[in-house]
Amino acid sequence: MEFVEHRSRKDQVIDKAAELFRVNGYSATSMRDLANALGIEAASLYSHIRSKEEILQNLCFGMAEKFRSKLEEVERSDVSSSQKLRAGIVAHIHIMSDNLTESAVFMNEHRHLSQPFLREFLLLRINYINRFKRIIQQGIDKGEFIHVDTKLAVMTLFSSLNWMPHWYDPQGVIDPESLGNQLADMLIIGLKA
Amino acid sequence: MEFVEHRSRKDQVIDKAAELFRVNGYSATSMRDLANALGIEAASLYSHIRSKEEILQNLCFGMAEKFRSKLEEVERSDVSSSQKLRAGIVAHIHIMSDNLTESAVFMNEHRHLSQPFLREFLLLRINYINRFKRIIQQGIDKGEFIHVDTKLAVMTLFSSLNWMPHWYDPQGVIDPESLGNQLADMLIIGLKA
DNA sequence: CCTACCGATCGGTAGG
DNA sequence: CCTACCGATCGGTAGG
Repeated sequence: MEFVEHRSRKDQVIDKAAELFRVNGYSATSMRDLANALGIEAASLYSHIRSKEEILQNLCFGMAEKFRSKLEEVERSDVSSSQKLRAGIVAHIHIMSDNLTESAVFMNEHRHLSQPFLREFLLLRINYINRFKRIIQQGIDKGEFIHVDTKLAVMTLFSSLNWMPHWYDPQGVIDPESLGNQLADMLIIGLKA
Repeated sequence: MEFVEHRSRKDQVIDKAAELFRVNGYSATSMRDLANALGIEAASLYSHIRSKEEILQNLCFGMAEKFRSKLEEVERSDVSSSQKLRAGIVAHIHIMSDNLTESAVFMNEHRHLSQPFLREFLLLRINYINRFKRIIQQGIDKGEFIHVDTKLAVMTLFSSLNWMPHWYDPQGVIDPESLGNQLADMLIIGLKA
């Protein structure tokens, strides 16, 4: 929203923390590790953030909001269930590939949130999953999809999406759009010739 | 292999550690937490295990070996690619549901292994993934499967399998056999009516 | 399996 | 953003 790209020092701290959390995990990353990676003293971090966990909260809820708002857009579109499922998958992968490090933290480290943040986070996540589940259920009701177990279907989809930060290379040949479409194809039409 | 079910104290320590590692993560679980859960003093743990990491090594490599040996059996069978893929999936889910806690640790905590163990573990994992990849590739070569991206296909499968410890309830209505077959169906024939 | 203890490191604060 | 420092906790050892 600004003409000058201005990343606040707080954002820089959070970004660097995300990198370390991703590689070593939240608990195994110390504030001294983080300070060191930024070239400052550990105590200086606290002029930018209130606590170690505040960083994790920023990362987890920031990503949750990105995923949620995009999926809401998709839901509002008036298309077939296949198209809606496809659009939801593509949207998710787009956000993920734009924020690979944060996505990995979002997926793997949220359990280190304390209460009531953990509870809130899990509610957001179950809500997100249920939105996809509803899309699949609608497809079944309309006869567009076969009568699969929606829980298994949505968990298969969700785990595929969650695992992507582990192997997807945004510098590689395949763009988020194609990857999303290929995943959608595989889920919708299967492997069978 | 014994008539009397005899769980060594070491195994009890490892099992209890697996529970704590699963819930709180390896780094966030202290040896005092573990000792407390067993009703002994932290120092007493070291009569059974050499170090905290030795516990993790036992868990990770123990599970890796279970998965590997079962998949090798499946590979030796002379059946179609669909059937082989299906059998591999069912075998994986069987092992997982028999060792849910250990599977979760195997999946989420292996990164806390130090070198050279981490490297060795990752080699075992890539080998396991490649075995599934080969089954899919053979199916494509024989015209049994359509020409999908094998990397995407195998990653989708692998992430589904890995994520199961998060939601699969072995006390629930669906047994490992059925779950495996349903997942195989979904991947092979898709959702499309 | 215990008591007693080690040096290292943790997240964070006070005060500038 | 720094120096100086806090109490708590870490994985692990010595010696029984």
